[in-house]
Amino acid sequence: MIYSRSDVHVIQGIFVVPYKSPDAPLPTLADVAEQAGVSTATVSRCLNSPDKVGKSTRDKVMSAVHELGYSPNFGARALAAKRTNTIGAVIPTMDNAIFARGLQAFEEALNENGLTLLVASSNYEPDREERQIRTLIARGADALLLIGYDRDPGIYEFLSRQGIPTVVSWAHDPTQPQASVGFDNRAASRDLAAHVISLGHRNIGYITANTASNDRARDRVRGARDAMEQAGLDPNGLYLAQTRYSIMNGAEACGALLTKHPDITAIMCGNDVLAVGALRQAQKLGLTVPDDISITGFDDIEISLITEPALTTVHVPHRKMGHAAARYLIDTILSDTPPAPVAPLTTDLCLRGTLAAPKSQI
Amino acid sequence: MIYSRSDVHVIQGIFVVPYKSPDAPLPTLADVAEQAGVSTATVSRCLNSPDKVGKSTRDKVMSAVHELGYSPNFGARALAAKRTNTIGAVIPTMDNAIFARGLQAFEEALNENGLTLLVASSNYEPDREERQIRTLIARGADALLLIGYDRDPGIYEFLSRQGIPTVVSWAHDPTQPQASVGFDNRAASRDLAAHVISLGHRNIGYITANTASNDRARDRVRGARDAMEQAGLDPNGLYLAQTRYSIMNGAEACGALLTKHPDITAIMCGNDVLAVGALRQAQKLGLTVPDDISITGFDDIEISLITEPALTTVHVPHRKMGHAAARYLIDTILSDTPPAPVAPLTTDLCLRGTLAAPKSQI
DNA sequence: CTGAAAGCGCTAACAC
DNA sequence: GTGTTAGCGCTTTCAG
Repeated sequence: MIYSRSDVHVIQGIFVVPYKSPDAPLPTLADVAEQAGVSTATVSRCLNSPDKVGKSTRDKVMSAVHELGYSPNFGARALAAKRTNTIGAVIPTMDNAIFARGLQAFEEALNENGLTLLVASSNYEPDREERQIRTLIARGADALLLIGYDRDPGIYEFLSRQGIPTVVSWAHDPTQPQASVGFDNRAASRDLAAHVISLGHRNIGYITANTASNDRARDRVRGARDAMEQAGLDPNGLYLAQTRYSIMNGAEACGALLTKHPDITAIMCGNDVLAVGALRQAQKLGLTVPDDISITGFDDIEISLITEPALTTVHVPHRKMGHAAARYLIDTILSDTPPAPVAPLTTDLCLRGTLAAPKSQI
Repeated sequence: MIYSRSDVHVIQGIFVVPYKSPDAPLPTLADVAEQAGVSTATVSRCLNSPDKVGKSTRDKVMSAVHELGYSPNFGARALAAKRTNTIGAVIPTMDNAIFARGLQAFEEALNENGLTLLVASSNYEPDREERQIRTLIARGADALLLIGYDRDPGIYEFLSRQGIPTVVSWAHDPTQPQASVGFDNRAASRDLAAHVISLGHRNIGYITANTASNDRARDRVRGARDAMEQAGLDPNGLYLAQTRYSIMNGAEACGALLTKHPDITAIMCGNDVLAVGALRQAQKLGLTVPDDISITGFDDIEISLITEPALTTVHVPHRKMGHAAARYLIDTILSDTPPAPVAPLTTDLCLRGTLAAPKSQI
């Protein structure tokens, strides 16, 4: 859409004043009330429960609202109503496709129900996460979405004392009291690892993000170890490399792993971003994937389909999860009885080109 | 509220209090004041301008704050102070690396200055963008970051009447009155296209996102046409395919373009996401890149380095831009004289493996 | 169905 | 330096 200069003067039949006057304060409820010739209480009712107001007064009020371009002041409303129709979410980082898709779905579901999403990021730092949680609460978030379980129990306590419904996502652990909408990272990782082992791999590397205060990363490593153990292998034989989340880090870790353990025939990665880096590095080192070395990821983000070969990974239903998490919080807010626990979402193995049986050793 | 031991679940040796009691209200300023034996005004001063308060009372107050775990109520503060220390941003989508990195930098810079970021997304829909802008203002955003210039002039008008400092980013056009921190999409695209043409390409395809209400996309197409014109070619000879932003869309558009115009030797893409899809599709069709066909992108997001061959693209200094945009808004808020306009940021051609001269026609 | 009035928690004059 | 106090704009009893 291109707007020409002449559009500026009249918009929808209303004259608009060009650039000026820093202080034409926003109209208030009282302004609307005066204009409509009713009390502020009536205007408030019109906006919040229109059915409790007579049709004729409602019409008067609504047209006053439009004429004045009134929009309720959020702070005042929050202060008086102790409710904000806002849901907060603290995610580790925005700069990662892992969270983007699920969060987008979460927001869409909230919007459909008249709720607004407030996002904050912790950069994977527990202290920062706690600050962000408190900030969101002070801002009046009616409920919270958090990623994973790992955090100071004092936070859960604080939240429960404030009566803030909270849901943990991207993870699911039935032994935890905290409500969650997620999936079993450990089991999913175990299944993938079991498949890798069944193909004949015995010397396996694992590239993981920092597992401190990150249950998802930890459970994925554990799952891989579980599979080794179940296959009668020594779970400590899993060669671990810990790094940060980025393609470059994955590449570096892959290089380090292969240098230190040249006998590795498969590298599993804690997520697809790391896996893409590892894949790239392996190919740079002149290895053929999957003939010389197999690579696996986790998450099934869009990038995993475009590598050559395509990445074997675990599909996580991110959008479904975001949607379900929103649904859960909405239900919690609307009814006073807490909704039934949500069953863990299922993940699927995506067997693609980067995984194959190891070349038989000479 | 005191919890008895039996209320508590033990998790990993740590006590956790279960969900309950919706009403243990947060401590207020008055509570802190009472606890510290001072007035609410003093507590307020301690928090907002500590230097205006005696050291001994300050200590008393601060320890009361900590004991009570006090955190100021955002709504009340906004209502009384008419300031929120919050900057709003409306971006087209969170689910796209193009905005993620710059926005992350924007947020970091804001945080360093005690400001909080409030993000909303428009899904590239003008109506939705307008609603989001109004919502952010009603929430008391002190300033706004918007992407690109294209929007109803009434919005700029509204913003200016409210005295809300606004900066446009991801684009720069000196002919527009609106302050911006960005780069010249058209010139950058022209430079890349000029290089493509100089290599000998004459039949060029261009995959773009929807150009309606998206000046960045439009300017990138224009830039390509500019280059053709300057090279003495017919600018309308640029084969255009318009689609949405995703890898898959890029792939489809590439397929369609090649089917319709088999003589194409180079496909330029409006961004790296589309380019990655196009590259993948070209390779799937059995073409060798860049020997059979060249592909270029725009943005230089992380993904562009990991394709094989690596993607030729335009590097956009996203982090620098996010940081500069934050700086601009901070300066605007702090001083009453508007800061000097920010010069457009420079972009760089990244010549990598997906671009080469066309095979000489037989 | 509608109005009057009492706050919600905080800041910012204005006194002292 | 510190206290008093009047709102900020809205919701919500409680009357009528």
